[in-house]
Amino acid sequence: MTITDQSLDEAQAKKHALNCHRMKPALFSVLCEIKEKTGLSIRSSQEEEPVDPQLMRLDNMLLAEGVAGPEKGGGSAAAAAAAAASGGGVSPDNSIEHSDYRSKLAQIRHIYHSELEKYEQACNEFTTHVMNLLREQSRTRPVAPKEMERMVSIIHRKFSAIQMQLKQSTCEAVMILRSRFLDARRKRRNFSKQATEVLNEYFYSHLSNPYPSEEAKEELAKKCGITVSQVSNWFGNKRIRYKKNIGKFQEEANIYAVKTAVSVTQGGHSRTSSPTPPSSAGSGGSFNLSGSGDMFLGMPGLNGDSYSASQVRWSTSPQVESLRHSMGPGGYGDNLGGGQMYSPREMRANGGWQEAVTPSSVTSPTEGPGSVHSDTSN
DNA sequence: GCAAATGATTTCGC
DNA sequence: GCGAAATCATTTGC
Repeated sequence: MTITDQSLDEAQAKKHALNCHRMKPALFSVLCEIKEKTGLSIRSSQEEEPVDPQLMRLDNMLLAEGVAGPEKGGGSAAAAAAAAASGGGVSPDNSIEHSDYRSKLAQIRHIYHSELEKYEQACNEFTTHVMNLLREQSRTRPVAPKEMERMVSIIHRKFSAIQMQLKQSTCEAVMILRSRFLDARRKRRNFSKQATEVLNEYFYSHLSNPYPSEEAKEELAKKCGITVSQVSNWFGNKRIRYKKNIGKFQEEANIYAVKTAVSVTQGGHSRTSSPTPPSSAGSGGSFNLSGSGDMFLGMPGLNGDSYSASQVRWSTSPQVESLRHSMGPGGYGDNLGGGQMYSPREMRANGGWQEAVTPSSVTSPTEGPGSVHSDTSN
């Protein structure tokens, strides 16, 4: 078919005639109705999807971190989390690190919002453009309002997918920032000498039962400028490490034993008044005079005992038992070279804790010095 | 730079 | 929920 100027003119004339036909609006609306009733209506109902749960999670997280939502002073929630994670904010450089964290978070927030704004702008521009196109097309073909809505929703969905990527990468950035700044492991600081001393004093003066009560922990925490959970951690680590290598801690134990003995003989209270464990009620608030019976004696043990393995009978774990046996006859006393620095008084003096204190486990004169004979259940 | 020390976390059993 | 044990990650001392 050849298209000539004449045929084009004819076509234009016919189109114009059709557009101007009095029946045109009515026919057009009928066409639109049919179109709407067929495929479009079905599709539009199918496209109504529930809110993406992942998107909700991302939104919630960004809100919680102070990245999304209203400005919270650079993420005060996160700063609070930082303070909690760092153990009560004892460290003097905490505030510096927190401000560093806040500024980094503010950067992320800024980038996130500017990118979000760009996306929204681009989305609006594109939507307007498509709407204009559709309006233009609606002159020549039936374009139902629903079709337009559908188009808009498709565009929005595409852009929200991009937004989700942005939110995802923002969340990742926040996570990295958190792990770098707030991870307590990374933030580990050794306790002060004084704090370690206070803890050690308590530990060695309660060697037969180094399990401070909640009140004792609180008081120790206050004294050391650390949190209660840090005190718990410290005692947990100490117990384990002490049991694993008693020989290594012998010297330390002796030092604290001497300290304790000196403070006792000098008339009373230890240099650092200490929390009173429940078992030592009425002891005058001192480790040394506690009724727990953990006091070290700066002299050879009673009955000629060296420091007995019974001192470390906190548990009946296989490892500990095997350790005890591996020490062989003479036990820990060997490390003292005969000069026993301290000897546990009667472990049962504190009312007996755990099943560990069995008659055979307590050093018996009949078993010889330093006997580590104990419950050989395993 | 390396090993030891040390505080924190994780896993598991009770 | 607590404690033991193992492990991780960092600090410290050489």
